[in-house]
Amino acid sequence: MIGDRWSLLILRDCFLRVRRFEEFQSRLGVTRHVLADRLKKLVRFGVLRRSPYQESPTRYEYILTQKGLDLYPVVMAIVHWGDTHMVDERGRPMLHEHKSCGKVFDPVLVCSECGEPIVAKEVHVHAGPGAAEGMAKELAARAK
Amino acid sequence: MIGDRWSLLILRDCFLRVRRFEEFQSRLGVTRHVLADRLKKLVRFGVLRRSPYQESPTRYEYILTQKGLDLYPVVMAIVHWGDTHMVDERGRPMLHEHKSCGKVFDPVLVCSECGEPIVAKEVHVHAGPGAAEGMAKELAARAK
DNA sequence: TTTTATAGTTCCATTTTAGAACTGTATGGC
DNA sequence: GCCATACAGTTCTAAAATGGAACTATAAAA
Repeated sequence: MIGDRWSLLILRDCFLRVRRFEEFQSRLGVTRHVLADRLKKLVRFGVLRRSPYQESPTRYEYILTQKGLDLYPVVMAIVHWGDTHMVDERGRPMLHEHKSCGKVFDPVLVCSECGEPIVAKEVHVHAGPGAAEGMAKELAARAK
Repeated sequence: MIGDRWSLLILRDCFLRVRRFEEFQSRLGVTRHVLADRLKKLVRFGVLRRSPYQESPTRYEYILTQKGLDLYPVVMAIVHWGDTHMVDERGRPMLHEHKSCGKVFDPVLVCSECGEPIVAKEVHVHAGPGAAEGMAKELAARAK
């Protein structure tokens, strides 16, 4: 769903309160053709909804659904990784303020059970109830 | 860097301890051509390093660098979103156990300052020191 | 009457990806 | 010695996705 050049950038802009076709297009520089297609796809996946904001002519804007809002950790994790590893000497392009505590913050991924930050080496993966036998087979089936 | 169909899937497999060309290829079903290219790119970005594991013929495996390990929150956030919104009736394909506390957990994104879970509506964004004037301009410059 | 705003669609050239076969070094079986 | 297998790629062509630019449609404003 996000495996293409633009979907994640579109979603990032959604979280920055961008809602309209022209604004996505001019901010990102994506071609109109591809943008129209990606917005359609994101609506089809239930991540955005297309909502009319005026009549005659009816025009629509794109708004995150709850399913879309739940992608916030994904976008924030990418942004924070970029802030850590990809900024130039000028520093971060944006700062995030947590309204509820009033401070500029970094996002931290923690364990739901013990509250400690999660690092890859401290995690062990095992099969769950929906385990697939083989991933390649699975992907092939899904593509149909 | 991750704006294509395979990079994130390759990285997910890296976190599942996959290291070798053949194993990436057979697990993901990506074409060998594209896989070779993506691995090269990830090495160039400093996310993976190419490390010899035998002589004559010398063969290499791909291992996450620290910069790559730092992408764990990104991958985990996507996996967790999938677990929440995309699983079928069988349930989750995988469970994650936190070695340090011994429990099966979910990843939660919290505020570094107050420790509370972060939701999009509670975050206010403002310009940081490296703020760009216009995003489209910025992307165009970066592409050169 | 012409211009502007907005949200698209259409067309063609370029780039990327898929699919399959091929290359090169070495090991192990017979 | 000869053939099959393992591994990590490279090469080739066809199909699909993307880029770039122009065009459509509705209506308000100048």
